[in-house]
Amino acid sequence: MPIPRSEFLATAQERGFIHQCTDQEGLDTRLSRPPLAAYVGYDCTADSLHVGSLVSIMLLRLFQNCGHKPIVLLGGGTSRIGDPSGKDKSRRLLSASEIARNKAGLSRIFDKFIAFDDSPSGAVMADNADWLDELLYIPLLREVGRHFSIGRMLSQESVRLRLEREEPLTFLEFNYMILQAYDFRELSRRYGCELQFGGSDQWGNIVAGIELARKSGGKTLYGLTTPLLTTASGAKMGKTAEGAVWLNSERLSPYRYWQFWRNTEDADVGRFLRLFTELPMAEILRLEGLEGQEKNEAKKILATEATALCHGREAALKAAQSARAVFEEEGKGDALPQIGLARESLAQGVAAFEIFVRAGLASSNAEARRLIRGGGARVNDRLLAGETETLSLADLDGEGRIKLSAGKKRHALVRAV
RNA sequence: GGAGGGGUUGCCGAGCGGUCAAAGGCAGCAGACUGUAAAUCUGCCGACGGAUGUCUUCGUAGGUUCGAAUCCUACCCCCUCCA
Repeated sequence: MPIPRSEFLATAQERGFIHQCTDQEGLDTRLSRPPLAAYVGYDCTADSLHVGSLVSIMLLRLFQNCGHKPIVLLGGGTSRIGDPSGKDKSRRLLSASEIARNKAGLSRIFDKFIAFDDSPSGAVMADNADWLDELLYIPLLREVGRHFSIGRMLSQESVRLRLEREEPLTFLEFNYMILQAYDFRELSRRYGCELQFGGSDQWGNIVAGIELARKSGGKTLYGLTTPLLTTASGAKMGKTAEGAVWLNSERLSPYRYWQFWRNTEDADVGRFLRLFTELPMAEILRLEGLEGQEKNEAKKILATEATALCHGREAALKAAQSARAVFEEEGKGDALPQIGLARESLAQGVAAFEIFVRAGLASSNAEARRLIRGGGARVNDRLLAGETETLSLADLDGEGRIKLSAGKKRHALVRAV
């Protein structure tokens, strides 16, 4: 692939954002006349996003930095259906109030990554409920349905896989593609949007939109997909012991977010630096060239840079500092997750496993006890001998804290209150 | 509407009257080795304040049995074919 002339495509390509593009030449040419508007659609199925969505968010950010206009489309309408892509099972339908709450949560996250304002490249947030909710069936069939071939839709990977696995696929979900295509065309009409980004699993849906626009008005739209994020060892990215890697601090503290990136596999460091930081390429090349133990330096930089984008530089540095205290100095970083425990109950003695549960290091007493039995639980860096041990005031350090550790990586502080 | 197949612990998937909290795999957690990496090996992997104990779980509700995930009945849901 030749090096694109436009800053956006050249950078996107260099940094590994591009998986497929419907017409890279044409898009490249179009990009030389900024601003262009591009959108990414997000489901409203939760009140936060996790790192799986981060690739597309970073791509929107890059797009804006190159002088173009990002559009964030919240699927207030389509969230009530559920995209069959990549799922074996139907998703449950969400109520209107759930969707409204989720939308509010999501917009707080986007605020951190892209600028919403009135400038030519200012980002816009749209909700497809604004047009999908009022669609009428018969007019839709006549005007849009005629452009869709069933054979074509059936051969769509997302649909085909579901059918091959003999999993249910309702007509409701089958229509997702049509609505996403409709969204693209509608955004092109309302905002002059000419480009859609999405994960590689969105390719079919994106192409459907491009074709709909062409068939129903001759407009030329473009699509660009990003690679699906997996770790080098093939696992889906974005899981930790505590669950998904969320982007909002209420669900996942900056410290844990930092830790997530710090634990990147060696083989992923370069790729992640490109995608999730804005370090210059020269610096990235230097960092990914580090060998063996030195790679840890690169991971720390990755963690701090990625955390700074999501939670601010200050929080990132604090997380880095805490990590240093905990892992390199056997200390007790302030950014560790903390819980309070009443002094009186501690005076009477509290079962260690119970405290591990309260600190979020185990999800049930039984799990905590297994952890202790298996020799993975520490209190103030001292291995717990038996699962029946209790903790008391004597375990508090000079500052009234107890450090709990589950394994070598997960730590928490208990504070007597 | 008819005929057949199926719904099992996070997922996949065995079990088909007791020995079943339920094989195996994946995921996850911990230990060893390391570099807070990967790979590998080992252990754990429903819940319960300590347990040759109790409780909850095999689509839902009943029933038969000393005893059911396993048998019967009804219902719900899914798949395939026919109409």
